[in-house]
Amino acid sequence: MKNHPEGNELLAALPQSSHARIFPLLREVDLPLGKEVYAAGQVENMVYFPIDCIVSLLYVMDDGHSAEIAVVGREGMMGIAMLLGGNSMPNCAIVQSAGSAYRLPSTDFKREFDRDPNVRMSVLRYLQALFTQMAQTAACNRHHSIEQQLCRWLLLSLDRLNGQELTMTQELIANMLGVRREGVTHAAGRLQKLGLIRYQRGHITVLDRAGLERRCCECYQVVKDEADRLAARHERLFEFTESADSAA
Amino acid sequence: MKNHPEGNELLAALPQSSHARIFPLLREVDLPLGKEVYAAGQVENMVYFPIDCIVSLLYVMDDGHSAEIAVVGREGMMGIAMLLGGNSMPNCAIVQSAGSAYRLPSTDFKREFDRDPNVRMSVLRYLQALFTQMAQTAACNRHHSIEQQLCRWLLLSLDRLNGQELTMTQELIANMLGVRREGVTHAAGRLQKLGLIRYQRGHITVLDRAGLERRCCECYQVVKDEADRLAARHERLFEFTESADSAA
DNA sequence: GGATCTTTGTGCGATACCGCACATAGCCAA
DNA sequence: TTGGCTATGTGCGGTATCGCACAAAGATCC
Repeated sequence: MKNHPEGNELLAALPQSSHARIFPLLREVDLPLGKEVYAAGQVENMVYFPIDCIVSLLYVMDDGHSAEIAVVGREGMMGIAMLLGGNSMPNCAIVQSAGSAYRLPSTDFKREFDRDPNVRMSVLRYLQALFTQMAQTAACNRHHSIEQQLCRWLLLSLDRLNGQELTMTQELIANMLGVRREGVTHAAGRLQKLGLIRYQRGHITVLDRAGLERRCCECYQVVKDEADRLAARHERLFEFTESADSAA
Repeated sequence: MKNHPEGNELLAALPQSSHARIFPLLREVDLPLGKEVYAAGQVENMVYFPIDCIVSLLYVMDDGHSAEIAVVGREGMMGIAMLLGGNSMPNCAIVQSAGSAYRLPSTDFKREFDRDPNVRMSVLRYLQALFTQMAQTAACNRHHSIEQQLCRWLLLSLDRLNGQELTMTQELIANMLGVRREGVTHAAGRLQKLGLIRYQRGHITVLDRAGLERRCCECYQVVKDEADRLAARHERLFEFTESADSAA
């Protein structure tokens, strides 16, 4: 059912009719590593649909400590708050793996979101997956070791990439997980000794994905299963509504 | 702008026209302390609008450890997942303070949600507040001491109640915060010594609210401010759309 | 090739929290 | 009153993580 095999999965899964109105408005932009797509509290006016980049939603506290709230890749979108009636983002969004994304003015997308039930259904379904991810992240933050969290994080990132390698310093990972850099060094060292990953100055290669999954906490599977479940249901639904687009 | 001074704020803030279709469907139910309104993973078919109870959304892990994801009171609703295209809740929901709630079949409310832009706007706005709360909870879990989290938790609960007293054992609070009961005992003892609260076998009386706020982390204010901001904007919007209800 | 910067590795004391065991105290019911 | 239950208080050793300081190893640039 993918109308657009390339590109963002959320957009690609839309039926033709919805597609036709939204696609002309899209512009492809490059998102370099480390770019702050949204700053916390700033008024923003664009929504983004990642194509091959990964972006982390990060909460930064007064004392400078941070915590990752969720990860967004080609399966989703950024700027949800603008659809929900805010005009600013509560968290900041940082590019974690460089790549490109479609973007369009949030008011344009909000209009389609309001008028087109198919667009709405897609976005709401993604919202549900996002909720699941956030809840799991919160619980994982609370209860699991740095090593387990690192495994989860690597796996979630890997799912959103094509290859087996990510470009990412331990310092950045530490920021995402909200732990010390040394803690990441330690955990990564152990995974490396076990032959699960190879780490070399900002480049991580996953050697044994199944091993990572075994060493990981349950959190990864929960998030992945929910995302898969919603995506599958998504495609099934559109098989029947393809011609029944009832946009105002 | 409150059409229903009593009851749930999310419903009360709806314009008359939306109200008229939804209110006849509501039934008031009692929610006793400790009741599990939703079980994780179960298929559910009701949504709830708390009137004077407080319900915690809780994530319980395989090993039995738990973490609170969010708190819902008369400002919001439960069962969001059913509007977002799931038919089950990913987390469980536990009544933390007994009281009553309106409820109606989720399919009925989903129908109104889909057809009535005013209902939709209200719910989405609440979703935004919920996102903020979840993000803050995740970060707070990661970085703040038990004592700070306890302060936050007490304040959030207090905001959703009328009096200054909550009925709640330390054991339950520990479950919500995802920490040991002894940790809560310790923190509560200190707050008591400082004269901020009084604790007596399952009854907490807040003696010095301002003191709690001072001792708390920033997390409380952030959540509260966002909720207030959205609520205020909410009421303003309906001043203009009261007569422009464009439900299909 | 050498200086410099960034990234990663390591060690050490401090601390917050955990897990457990057990003591105390308020509440209730026989 | 007595006994039993539940809720709270306390102590102790273990552990994960923190914060800091500094060393080592790649990378980069002149």
